[in-house]
Amino acid sequence: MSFALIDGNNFYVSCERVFQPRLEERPVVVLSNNDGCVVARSAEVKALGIAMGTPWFQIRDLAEAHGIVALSSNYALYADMSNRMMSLLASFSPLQEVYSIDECFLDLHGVAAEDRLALGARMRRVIRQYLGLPVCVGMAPTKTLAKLANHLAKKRPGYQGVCDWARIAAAEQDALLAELPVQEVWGVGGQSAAALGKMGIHTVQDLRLADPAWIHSRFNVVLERTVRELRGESCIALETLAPPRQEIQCSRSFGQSVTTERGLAEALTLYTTRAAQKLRRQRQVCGAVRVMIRTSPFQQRPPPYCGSITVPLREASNDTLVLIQVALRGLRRVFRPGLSYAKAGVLLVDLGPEGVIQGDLFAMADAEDQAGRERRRQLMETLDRIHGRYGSGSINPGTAGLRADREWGMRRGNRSPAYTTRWAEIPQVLA
DNA sequence: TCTGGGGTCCTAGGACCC
DNA sequence: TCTGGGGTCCTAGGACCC
Repeated sequence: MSFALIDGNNFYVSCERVFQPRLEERPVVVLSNNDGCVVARSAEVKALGIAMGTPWFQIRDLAEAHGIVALSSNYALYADMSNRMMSLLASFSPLQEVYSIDECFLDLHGVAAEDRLALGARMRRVIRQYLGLPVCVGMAPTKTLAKLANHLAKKRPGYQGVCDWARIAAAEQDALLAELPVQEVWGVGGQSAAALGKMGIHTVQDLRLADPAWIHSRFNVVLERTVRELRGESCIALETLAPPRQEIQCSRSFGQSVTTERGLAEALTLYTTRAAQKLRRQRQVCGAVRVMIRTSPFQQRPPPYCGSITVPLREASNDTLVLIQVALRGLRRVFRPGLSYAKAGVLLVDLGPEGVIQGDLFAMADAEDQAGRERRRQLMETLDRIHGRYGSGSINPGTAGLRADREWGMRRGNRSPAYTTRWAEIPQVLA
């Protein structure tokens, strides 16, 4: 068993640099929606000690002092670059798991041990040459160790971007793991790290030496698997085809707070529209809609409010208009007047495949009913085609309100063009 | 003034049943 | 004084990931 993990370096920043070479060697951050938090940092920014997830307003002065370039996130660009990177990497192995927008696992069995480093170096060369993106490669007998090897490949220049765990002598492996805080391991977050620390487990090596059964009893089966994986026992298989989604979410923080039920209804209408589109694209239906609205959790008074409710459907559906109705019914139940809302969201749950719809026991399944259903299906198809052609949001249900009236739209002060996915924004070569 | 979004999995606890 | 036991299903919440 052998896995490779290929992971983009500072992925979003690197994507931006491909099209703006002047950003090379300069400190760059990419911000989340509403220009809220730092979600990607160039090496120069990491060196300044700015942590992932830092709110932008907290470091604005520091950023100015160091000439940090801050970009709004441009997901259309990152997703397109990601797709290109994944198809290039797919050519290196018959089995690939796309794990996130900037990383994938490859199955390496069949590749001779002595050929692996060269293979990793070739992957790096190809991605750099075709896309201009820097990546690092970690290889190991388990996915957890491959993640660790990737971490080493990134942090230690000696590896030149490719680290094959299996080629490291046992004593050196021990020494490396003893230097890494336990939180560096895939699957160990802050909470578990704190709890482990109290039990004297501080480094990855400490965790590796712990008894898996004991870890299971004090924590859970997930952490037990992590321990086994650290010991070289592969417990987490490669998932080459993505399992069907179990829920679909669409939520956003508002550019400025919303106080009216009407404003929330507009936002939820749009979010439901998007979620329903995703649902149909995956040929699924949902059995219930969960609606969530909340005030800012950072505000002291009035105390934060988070209202959410799950509204079941009488009959599973992926019809945008049906789902909007249900979502707005939920909103009516959780809305409290007099509050400043900071965020709203829709979660489609209880998903199942389209076509095996559990009929409504009390509905008359007569011919007229069938015909009505068919007309609605065609309406949704038309809606999807219009969105495909003119962009999502080009046509909306009335409750979405008019764009000009929206008080809650996103702030995105500094977004770069969609260089690779919109004709009008493709870069032009100046002679 | 200003703090992301979209997922998964696991566990605990309550309701309910026999 | 003393109030069963074991199973399933559902939901909410926590932890984690990128």
